[in-house]
Amino acid sequence: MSENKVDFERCDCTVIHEDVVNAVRDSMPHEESLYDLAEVFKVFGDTTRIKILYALFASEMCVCDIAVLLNMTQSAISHQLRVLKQARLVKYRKEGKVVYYSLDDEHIKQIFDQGLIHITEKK
Amino acid sequence: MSENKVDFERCDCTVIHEDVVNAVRDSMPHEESLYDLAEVFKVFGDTTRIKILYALFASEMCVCDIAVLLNMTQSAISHQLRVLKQARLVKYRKEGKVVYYSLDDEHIKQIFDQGLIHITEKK
DNA sequence: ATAAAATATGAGCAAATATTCATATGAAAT
DNA sequence: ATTTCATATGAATATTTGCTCATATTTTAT
Repeated sequence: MSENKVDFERCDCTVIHEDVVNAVRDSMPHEESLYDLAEVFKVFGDTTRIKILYALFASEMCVCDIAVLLNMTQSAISHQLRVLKQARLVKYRKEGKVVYYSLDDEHIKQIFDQGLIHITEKK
Repeated sequence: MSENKVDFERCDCTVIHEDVVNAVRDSMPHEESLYDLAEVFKVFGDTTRIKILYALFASEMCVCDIAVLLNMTQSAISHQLRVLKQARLVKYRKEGKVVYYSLDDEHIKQIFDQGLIHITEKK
């Protein structure tokens, strides 16, 4: 049960349903979890990164191959791979000069599938 | 099978594995689907919107209540609700002056759950 | 009719982000 | 050793985006 007083400092409207607000407040996950969740989806929220991940569903690929495939600069791809690496969505192995990237998460496909279901249903 | 010639115009590197590139190219979903998918995740990729959606998991709420709950401006919430509305993630009903928002997609929770699994596993 | 309240919306601003460009790094080949 | 090639990275730029502020809209109450 919440004993928090409702905070009026920033909000510019009067509370209409204080009971609802308090009940919902208690049901919410912690701030940190919600932030982390948004961060994950932010990584998915870019066409280039989505394309890279879909490519890696099919096969591990080196940076150059991905650049050619997506018709983009090697640099642009490298930058995005860094984002994906930091999010631990891809991993890599080096073979001489060439760096091969591949997926590092079995849930990506499931997340994407749910997203696609949403899209196709709302058409 | 793809008969496309690899495009060198924008990419600045030589193709290393043309066979892989062509095979992956054939396996990729259409440009439009990938774009739409990124758009959906872009909507999820913001803390405020994630919070709003989590709040609506618990209960339908009016704009003012959400603003109080999240300690944000009514205007800010209204703007974000518009984004969620356009993505068909929320719906609303009017009751006099008050507009009640609620979830408009049964998959949201599943998408979030997959995202949370990813987070908790990588800790 | 007028005022008040809940919500929506457009313009402006600040912060975040994706790409480009130039260059650095590291490994193989000569 | 030097050159070449694949990749990484920092700085700069352009675009996008979330919020604020002011104001419009809509509905209820007086």
